[in-house]
Amino acid sequence: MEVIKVINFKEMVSKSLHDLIGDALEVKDVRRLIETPKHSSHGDVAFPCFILAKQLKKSPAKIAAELADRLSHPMIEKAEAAGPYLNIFFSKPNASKQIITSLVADGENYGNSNLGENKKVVIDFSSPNIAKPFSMGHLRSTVIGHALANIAEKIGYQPVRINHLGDWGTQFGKLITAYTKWGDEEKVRNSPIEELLKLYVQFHEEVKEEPALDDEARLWFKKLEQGDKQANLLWKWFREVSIEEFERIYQLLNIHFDFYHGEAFYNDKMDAVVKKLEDNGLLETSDGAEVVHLSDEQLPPCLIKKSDGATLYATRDLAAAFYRHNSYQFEKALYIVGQEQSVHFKQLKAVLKKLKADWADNMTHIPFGLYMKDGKKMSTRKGRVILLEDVLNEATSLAKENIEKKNPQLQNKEAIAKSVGIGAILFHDLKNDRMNHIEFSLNEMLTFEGETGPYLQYTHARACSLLRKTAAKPSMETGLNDVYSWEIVKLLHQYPHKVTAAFTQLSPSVIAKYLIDLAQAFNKYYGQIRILNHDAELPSRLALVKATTIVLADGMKVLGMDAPTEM
RNA sequence: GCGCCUUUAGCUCAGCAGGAUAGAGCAACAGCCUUCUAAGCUGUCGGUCAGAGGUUCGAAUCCUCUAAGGCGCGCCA
Repeated sequence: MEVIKVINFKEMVSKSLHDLIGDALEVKDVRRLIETPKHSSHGDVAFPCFILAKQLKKSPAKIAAELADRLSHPMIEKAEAAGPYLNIFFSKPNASKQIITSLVADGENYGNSNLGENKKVVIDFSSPNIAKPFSMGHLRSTVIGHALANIAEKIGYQPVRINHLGDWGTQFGKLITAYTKWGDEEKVRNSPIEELLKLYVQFHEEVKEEPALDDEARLWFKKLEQGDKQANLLWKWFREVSIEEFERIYQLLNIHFDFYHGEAFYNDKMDAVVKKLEDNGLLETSDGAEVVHLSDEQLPPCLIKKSDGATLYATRDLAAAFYRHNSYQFEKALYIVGQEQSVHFKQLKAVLKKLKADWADNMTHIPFGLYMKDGKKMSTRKGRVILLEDVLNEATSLAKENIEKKNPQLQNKEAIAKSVGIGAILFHDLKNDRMNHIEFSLNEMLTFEGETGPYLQYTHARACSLLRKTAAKPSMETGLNDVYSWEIVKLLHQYPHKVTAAFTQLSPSVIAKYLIDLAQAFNKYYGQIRILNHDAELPSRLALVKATTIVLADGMKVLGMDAPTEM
């Protein structure tokens, strides 16, 4: 793809400044010091001169004043000293013309790059547990992972999207126990996950009275691992009906995976791992279980086999790590899994390192905060779950109501209501820092005003509507010189940088916050300037509008949201 | 008890590898649709950045300690 190189303003300024100050600072140091002032009265970029004071034996204020006098560049309108700061103002017409023209030419490729050099990034995300409902809790991993995959792709990586289904483990022993005792085939057929969840919850209630149930469950899982026919039949059934339900959700969210390699997929790959551990003398018996001690790493021992010989989560994750390394030769492997599992991933990496698998350094656990209910973690066992699908449906019907109220003659109401409703839920999850806990509040998720998904979509739809309403063609011939458009131009210029920052920080919220800033700037412009006014600058204003739609739409797409052109 | 994470306006959060008067949204109040979608815009109100030390020309940002909350801590995943 052809990406036109836009002038990078901070680069440009740092080079020009470097020419003036000579060897006192390297270009990259100048670049690092340049900042974007909080107030636009302090310029578009600013350079604090404190550091130079010692070397040049002059006061920072004097240095700033001298630089202000000497700095000149066609893109710079003026440079003025404000105490120790050198404040630089760009030429709005020139800069806006440059930036917007090349942005519009790039179109949806704006912000793309080849940083990833087509290398593979394995992303393990969503990974719901079979026979359990797809709850709010799974939303985070699902949307963060999906967005990171899109971001990776945008900057030239090849993402490998893996759904590491929780389809193996002792929980199935519990479930089979519960089903054989209290289950009703008819009911499970009618509403599989609902019934299976009931059984699971019942198991955890009854086990309090009758601890022997736990032994029974372990036995069933052991039988499952050894290929017991009845156990496997049930397992297969539970798995199938679960995946059917999950796919309905993924379809709603428009998310796809390259592989549905759940834990069970690694069943035949674990022996090799256990053998490798044995051969390296890492496996020790402790209370009848096989463990790898990690006291050197200040970590608790990693359990490889239970005392009854059955495998554990860690065993399967080790096998998965080897499998992924061999199959994909990944540059990075990202695990989008809740923060409560951070010890597990530390153990996983530590064990791999003990096996001389240096590539374990390329594996990164990407933790995130939890959805909380009344300040506490939500728990499937206690049946305290909120179904994601219910939330998505509520959001969609509220969006539908809004459309009926505000824009009843709209075409495709259903489809747009779905885009808006789901967009609201997605954005609500993605806008805040990954690590923040989120107190579950339907009210907040169903807010469509302020810093929300629908606000972005609405802004985009408004901008699209402007472009539809005029025969004039967008073209940044004249450049723009007002302060409102200038704020938009500066933000648009930042988009490529924000995309890469989102990836380095492994945090889609960088883009989410950026889009809010952009939408706010655009709405201010919209409120202040009559865009469709017929005058010489009309084509330029339209080009700005066009550029805004490109970035808003692309940003939302990256986050996994739809960007309807009307709503 | 130990480890990791969090603590900024009444509420939810921003604050970019320390920099100039700490910013949004929500809520409250006051305005703006006989011309571009009011899911919008404008204005007012609101902050000893949890507390105490330290590093620095300069700290919400870095270090140490304390407090509060969350999540983990061998046969769950």
